[in-house]
Amino acid sequence: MKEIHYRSDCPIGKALDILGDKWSLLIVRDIVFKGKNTYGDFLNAGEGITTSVLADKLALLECNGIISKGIHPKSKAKFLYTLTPKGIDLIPVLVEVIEWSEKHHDVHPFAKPFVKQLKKDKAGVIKMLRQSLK
Amino acid sequence: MKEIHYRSDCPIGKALDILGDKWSLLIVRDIVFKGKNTYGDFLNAGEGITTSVLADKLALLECNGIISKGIHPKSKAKFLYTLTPKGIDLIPVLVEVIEWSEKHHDVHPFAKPFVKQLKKDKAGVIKMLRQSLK
DNA sequence: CAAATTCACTTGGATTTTACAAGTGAATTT
DNA sequence: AAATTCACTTGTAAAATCCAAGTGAATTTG
Repeated sequence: MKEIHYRSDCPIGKALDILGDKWSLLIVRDIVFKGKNTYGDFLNAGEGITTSVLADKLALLECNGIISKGIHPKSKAKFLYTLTPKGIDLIPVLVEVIEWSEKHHDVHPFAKPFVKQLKKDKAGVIKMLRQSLK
Repeated sequence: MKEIHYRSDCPIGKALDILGDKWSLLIVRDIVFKGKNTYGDFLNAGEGITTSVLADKLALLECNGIISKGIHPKSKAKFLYTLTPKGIDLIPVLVEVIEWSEKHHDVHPFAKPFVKQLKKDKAGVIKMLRQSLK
């Protein structure tokens, strides 16, 4: 198991100790927004995470209580990665990141209607996303 | 100048291309919550960023339009780092990170009343923080 | 039902990022 | 005028990430 050494008591600092890298939040995104949940899913999710980094990040996310690794209903060769309640609670963070990024960068067109819906009913969107993970 | 190569059109991916590391958001936090705004301020902000990494991150944040480097009103030896509108717009992200982290970790006591206030009037808190940066 | 393929990883090594320690020159203070 | 502060730079060691190639168990294929 990996040891986690928190740099400080700061809530933002602790969050970054866990999630402060280029990949961890993308794995969470893949689960929330793309319905991915196996190793192979994440590996082929688009941005090209390498297999060694993926294995490392999955272990870290599990170790920090963001995801949990369970049996796959259809195959013994696979594992099913799902968000824990702590991981599900990251949805509002992701949502704010999306709003920020869409406002300040050129992003994929799919994001536009999503952001529009967010502006209309953010709480509703978050509730729906939560539901979709049950 | 540093080249930014975005991995994808994904808003979350683009945000992580800029902010996906252990330090960048802490610098933003120092400006928003601790009123820091010089190189020396950031260097002694508590978590112990090294001087080479700090120089690198400041350049990157400036290059990505999050902060701007201006003259210091009291000394020619110093520079004043302030948030751009794009950087100020990160406040809601920081706020969600704080709420998440406070819920799921042991954090510094100062965070508790802040989170309480957030639950009561999040929009008001964000507006106040924005004001404080004018 | 044996062989090929899929699947979730590991392993080894190159490259990039971060950490640590010491310097540098301009501006300020003593 | 000398010492100190300030915002960095430079050099190197350690760590994280990238890249390519395996490995063994589970599944699919012929």
